[in-house]
Amino acid sequence: MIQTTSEENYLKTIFHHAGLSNNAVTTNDIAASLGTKAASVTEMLKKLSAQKLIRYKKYNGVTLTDSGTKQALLIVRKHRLWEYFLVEKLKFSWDEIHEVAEQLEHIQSETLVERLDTFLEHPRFDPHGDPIPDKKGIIKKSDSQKLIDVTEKKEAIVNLVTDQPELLRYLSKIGISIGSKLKVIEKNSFDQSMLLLINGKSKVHISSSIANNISVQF
Amino acid sequence: MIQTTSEENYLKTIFHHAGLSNNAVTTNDIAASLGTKAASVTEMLKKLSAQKLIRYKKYNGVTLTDSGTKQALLIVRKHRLWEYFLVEKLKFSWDEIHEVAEQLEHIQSETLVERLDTFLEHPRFDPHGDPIPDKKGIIKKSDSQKLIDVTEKKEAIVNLVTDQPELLRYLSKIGISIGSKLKVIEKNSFDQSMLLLINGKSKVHISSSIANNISVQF
DNA sequence: ATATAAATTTAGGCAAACCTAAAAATAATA
DNA sequence: TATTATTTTTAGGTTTGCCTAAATTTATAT
Repeated sequence: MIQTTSEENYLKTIFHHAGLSNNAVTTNDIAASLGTKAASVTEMLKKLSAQKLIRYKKYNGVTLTDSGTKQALLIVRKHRLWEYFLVEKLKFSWDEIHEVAEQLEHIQSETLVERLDTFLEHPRFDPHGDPIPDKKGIIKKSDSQKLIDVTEKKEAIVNLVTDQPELLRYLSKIGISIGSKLKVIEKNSFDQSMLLLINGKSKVHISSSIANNISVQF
Repeated sequence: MIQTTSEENYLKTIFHHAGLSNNAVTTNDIAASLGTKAASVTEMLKKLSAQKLIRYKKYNGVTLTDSGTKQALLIVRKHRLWEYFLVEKLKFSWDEIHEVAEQLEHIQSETLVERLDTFLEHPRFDPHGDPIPDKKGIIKKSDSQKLIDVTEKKEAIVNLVTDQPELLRYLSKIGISIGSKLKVIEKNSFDQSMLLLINGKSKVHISSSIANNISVQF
């Protein structure tokens, strides 16, 4: 079941809007994301529907079918593996990779993806911290990671904090608790300390020993 | 000066047919190589001509302009770098790489090519033994390589042999001399010994110490 | 509940890159 | 040099994916 680049982009966009709970996605949202017009979207939705990749009823938005979800996840897999490659091997910076990965994700070759995955030693998260689906399109349950291992720019939710009263007191003072949303703004490669944005509001600098005692999930 | 994938494929095909001496290439030859029809080729030739990538006069075949040649060489560069990557890093075999490299060569990103080149440590020859143009589109004069460094399946011409009478005697006995055409049939990764086809006729097995004392060019 | 606004779909077009069939130019041969 | 054969070009067509403008459906607000 081979798609054109355009079909793949539509599937991916629908997937990103629908989220894992596969909510219905509107024509306009898709058009806005892809920078196309609603009329073009309607046209493509008919094609995808004919291929049973989406469920489409006029004026009603779309949801992905199982088959469509799987296709989308495989594209996401490719995208994220290539991003990992670009950063880890080619030393691209975080903000240069998207455009290139957008192109690489459309290369058609199962063998290529699997060998790339092997070469990269089966990374589980891309450079943004997003999970990489496996070859069956399965995303491992977002189990937690230590904050210290979280990649720059990634948003995460505090999951668990090592039960040390002193630490807990300190964290609550700076506004971090279970459920707090953290965004890693900067990682200092010298001492592994981090600059965080907490709940989209306050910035805080924490040392590696603290980061090492906080677990987060995505 | 960005091309479509199709334009790039036409340029590359013209380049391959024209060779380094830039002979005129016919409409029919291009059509045959690309698996398209002559009428489609004519159409595309007009486009490329308008961009001054080729010199085109009706019924007269085409030649590449300097600008066209440079574009073509940059595509060839990308193709060969990716082939090298596929074989050396992803462990593709020699015969699986072409189709994938055909896709990868069209990824648009100068940065990507240059970082890939750096990552691969500036390889000078692709897995078929063909030279990789540099970022300016220049192919280094095909200077010689040690036979021992020649990649499997590649044909080469004997250039120079270390001046050791004993070696020379042995080589002449097995039919190798300056100007002999050698094809590397097999390289034994254990002891670096090689199985060679000499002048398209006889097969000979040589040890690494001998291969180390023979220079070849392509 | 009805009028207005917003979202979606339909209808008709355009450009790229392909096609077939016919016409024109060039090449080959009696 | 005619005449045939081959190559190349031109003149319409097709498909994909996009567009605008108009029509239709759904949502919102008085």
